[in-house]
Amino acid sequence: MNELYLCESKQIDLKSTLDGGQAFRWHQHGNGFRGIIGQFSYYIFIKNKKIYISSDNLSKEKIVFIKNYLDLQYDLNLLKRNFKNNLYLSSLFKKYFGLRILKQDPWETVVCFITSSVSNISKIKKNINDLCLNIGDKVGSGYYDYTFPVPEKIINFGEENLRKLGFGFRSPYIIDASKKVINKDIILENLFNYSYEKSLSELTKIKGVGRKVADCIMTYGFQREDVFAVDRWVRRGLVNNLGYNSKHNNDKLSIVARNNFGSFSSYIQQYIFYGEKT
DNA sequence: ACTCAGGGTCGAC
DNA sequence: GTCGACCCTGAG
Repeated sequence: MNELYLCESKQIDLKSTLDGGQAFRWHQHGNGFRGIIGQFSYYIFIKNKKIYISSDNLSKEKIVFIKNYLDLQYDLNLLKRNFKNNLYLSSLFKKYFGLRILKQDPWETVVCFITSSVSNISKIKKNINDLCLNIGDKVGSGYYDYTFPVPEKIINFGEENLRKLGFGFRSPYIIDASKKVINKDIILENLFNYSYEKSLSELTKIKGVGRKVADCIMTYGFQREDVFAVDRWVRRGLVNNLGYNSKHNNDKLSIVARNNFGSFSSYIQQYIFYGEKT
């Protein structure tokens, strides 16, 4: 177990980024967060206004990987400058500066955002962590140190057990997603090369995945920056603070906002979501 | 004990 | 496009 320097603390806000509703397996511990990425557990923390990471066998390659996962190369100041004339967005960027979009595992985001439907962050976290505790592989000494289960494990676990864990009506949807991935009805890796529209039509083949959930999967699992996921919170921000038409449904708002903000869409959506929810 | 709402989507009309 | 149903859980 060794620890290495990542960046200055002002470069990233750990709480809003790791525990603000885009990822569900980071847990506060002391001055930082513990969590699993892939097969390894990490502790990311602040000390003397610097961010460090500790893990087993930290190598240069792992540091490069983590910096990419945290999206540290993204230029938040450019984002801020681009919308300096928009009072609402400016206040969000100032207030929550350091919030970044994580580059998570595609499969994990599929399951997490199916689970997110009409739920809340604390319940999503409970569901997802219960799933990992039950059928993930133990990879560390910490309570939550389990991997995210592959589709085969979830199928084997079954719908009834998902219901017992509290996934409710989302249980058959998660089974359907697992089956479609195993059967190659949908090949997730291919989405990295698809257009937005093509990715959307692929993802919505999965039961329980509509435009909103698909948008979240594309944003957090496929690193797309030109996606504007609209939920009840983002809707409030768009309608109440940016003058969007309240008669539009969320799908329409998503399309309009995406056209307006282009490749800034995902980050703007993230700041609006966090600002409206907080 | 009871109501309400939380990062929606599905199927029927 | 609209509408009720779908599961569960914590808060008031």
